[in-house]
Amino acid sequence: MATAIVDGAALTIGEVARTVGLRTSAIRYYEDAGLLPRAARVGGKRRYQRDTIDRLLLVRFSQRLGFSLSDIRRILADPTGRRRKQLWRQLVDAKLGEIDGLITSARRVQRVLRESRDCDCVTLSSCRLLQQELSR
Amino acid sequence: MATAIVDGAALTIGEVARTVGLRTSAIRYYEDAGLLPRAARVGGKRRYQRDTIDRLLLVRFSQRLGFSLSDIRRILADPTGRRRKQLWRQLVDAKLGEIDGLITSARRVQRVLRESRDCDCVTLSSCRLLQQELSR
DNA sequence: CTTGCACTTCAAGTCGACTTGAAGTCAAGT
DNA sequence: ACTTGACTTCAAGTCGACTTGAAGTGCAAG
Repeated sequence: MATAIVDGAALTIGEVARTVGLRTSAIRYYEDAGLLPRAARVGGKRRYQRDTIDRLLLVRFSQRLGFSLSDIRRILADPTGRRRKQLWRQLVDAKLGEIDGLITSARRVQRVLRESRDCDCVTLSSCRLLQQELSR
Repeated sequence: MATAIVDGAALTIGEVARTVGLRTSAIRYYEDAGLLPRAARVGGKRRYQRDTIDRLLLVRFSQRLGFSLSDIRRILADPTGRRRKQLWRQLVDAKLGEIDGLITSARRVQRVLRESRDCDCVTLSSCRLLQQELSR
């Protein structure tokens, strides 16, 4: 039973999709995009092992952390745990800096929004707040 | 000199673009998108009054605050100061809530990133942090 | 008169992460 | 045999805010 070893308990794309909460189209897209290895086919249809589910969950996890699919591909592509971790730290550090910046500018925006909310200018373009803000 | 009254000190699209720091293509796009009224033409070429500069600066200001062009169009389209301010407050409040949410989730992401940075898992998919995070 | 630049219009391209549509195939159930 | 539903492929569409390209026009200086 060579096949039993190879495709034991193999899942269809629909089952995988339901399990991880993705559309089947997204999973096919990930295959095209190189985030998943080309799936084995049985009668032309994709069959997946359980580890694909982990991989997809890892993809979603990383996405939630703000990584692009191409970042994620780089991480997944790296075979060795050592270099992979190195790469991961590098990406994480960059992302942390990015988020710091995002939060900082979001807070600035909040301040301006709160002031502008109750600004008493007659027209927006004659607003002193606006004049002030625009000169930065 | 009837024209002197109408187009006194009128600016070309290039001058306006340099003044506000936009590409001419963006200004044409804004006209198409209804953010600017159709500009007067002299010999087929657009001519602008100074107030267009204010309007464009207002557009950029609002963009910096996170508003989409269609939000901005709504604000600019509203003729009366009263309703306009009402609309502005409404949009500002919505945006403030949005940003609150953004900052909150950004901070959550930061926490996870910091933990994951020094996570000692051998493979990412066997990471306890990941397992924990995925169950949410 | 010609060069050259800034301008014109309109259509199409860009980016990322998918989704949608059309046309066809596979396998299970009735 | 037929239907149903899940699957297949490939191309094209989506969103927002523009940019780019091609082909042509207006006008001032040399």
